[in-house]
Amino acid sequence: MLLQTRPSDSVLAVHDRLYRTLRTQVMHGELDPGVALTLRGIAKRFGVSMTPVREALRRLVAEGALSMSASGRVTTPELSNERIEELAAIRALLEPELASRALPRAHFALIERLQTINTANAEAVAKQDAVAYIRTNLEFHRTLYLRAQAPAMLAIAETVWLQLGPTMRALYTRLRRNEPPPHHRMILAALKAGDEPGLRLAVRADVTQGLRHLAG
Amino acid sequence: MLLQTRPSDSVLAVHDRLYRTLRTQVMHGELDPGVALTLRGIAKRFGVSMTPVREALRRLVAEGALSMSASGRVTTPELSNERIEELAAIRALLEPELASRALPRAHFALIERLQTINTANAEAVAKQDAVAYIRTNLEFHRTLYLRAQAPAMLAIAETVWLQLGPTMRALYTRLRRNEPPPHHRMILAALKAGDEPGLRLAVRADVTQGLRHLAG
DNA sequence: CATGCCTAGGTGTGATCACAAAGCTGCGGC
DNA sequence: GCCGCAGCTTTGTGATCACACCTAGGCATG
Repeated sequence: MLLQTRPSDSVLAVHDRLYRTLRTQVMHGELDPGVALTLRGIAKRFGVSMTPVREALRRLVAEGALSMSASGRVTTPELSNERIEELAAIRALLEPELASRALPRAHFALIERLQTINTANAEAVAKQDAVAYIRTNLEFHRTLYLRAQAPAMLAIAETVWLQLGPTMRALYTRLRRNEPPPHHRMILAALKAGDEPGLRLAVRADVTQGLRHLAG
Repeated sequence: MLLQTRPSDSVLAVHDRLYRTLRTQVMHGELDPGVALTLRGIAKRFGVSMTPVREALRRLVAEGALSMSASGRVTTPELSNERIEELAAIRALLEPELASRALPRAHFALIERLQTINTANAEAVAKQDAVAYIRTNLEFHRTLYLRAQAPAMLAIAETVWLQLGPTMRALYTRLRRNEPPPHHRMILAALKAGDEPGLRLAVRADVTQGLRHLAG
């Protein structure tokens, strides 16, 4: 009825706002696997029409954040064990490379920020807050990888995180962790020492651990 | 006006048909870099309304096949040299792994099919047909990687091919090739010999070659 | 009591329209 | 001659609607 379209308005189009909101929810594990999302339901929830909702969902489906049945129903993905292991293998391939590329540019300020994030991560563990745990964990990795100056590679890694989002929630609430990820300290140590092979190993161990023994 | 929506109709919804058509065109290098695509233009070209076109384009943008300006204009991407090198590095990381996983399942029938594809590739070279060259080249790789039983990894590799599509066209028409890619024979030889390290090397060399010295 | 039909609600899809912003053309002023 | 601005055109965005399909649930029939 009234205004729409505001490319210069701060930054966001409606479909883009929806996309970012839903993407964050999926990646941080705020949604369980197998949850159905309907166009009209989301449209009503955000007070918009179906059109921008469709675009946001289509975009998320394209990235693998959501899955779509043959009839067009959109749900959060329920991954098979094979798929989870494959995604873990992709992380094990990409993320050591990203870390290695970030290493030469990892100065003290960065390591300090990583330690701060790691502290917040430990707090999330203490509070048994799965979503905060996943969020701070991913933030730790993204903050490091941003230094790699490899946007396409980072984007692919984030896509993988997206696909794992709902599963991570189910996983981390199942095997209630009582301690922060041990490999983060190894990563920090390797960064300080400038130890490239050690860094690759630590990152690989970190992203693999937890996803390896799932026994769905 | 009349019927729409046909989930059971053979297979395709309109937006899906558009998506596949455009995706193929981009991946095979049928479009030059920097070409603008308008919603109404494509809608008219395919005789449909803007709605399904928007979904198809949004999907392709999400996969990096097309890029979108701040104002929402959609064009084929013009990649910087840094971006091209990064994408080549991703290929060099992913594809040897895919080949390695395919190796144990690469029986004679597969190798024979690869040789057939390679012959078609050589014909494309002889005809100076850039699109056919790119198509058969990608088909060679995809046929091999399909045996890896790693759909997520293959999907990522295809996304990278997509992003390189328009650039590949510009590249291969520039440095007019007069012989088929030399490493394909090495890949076939390594497959026959069951030589895993040799296969990794050959694949890495194949995907890197050509993209390395671009000097845009 | 079981089984089949059939109606009603819900869902995705595609067309159409109103609107605002961006791009473009050409005219005028400096 | 060059710059700038006004107006028109083009373009993307979002809302709304009609329609086909799918799913349940109830009712009648065997």
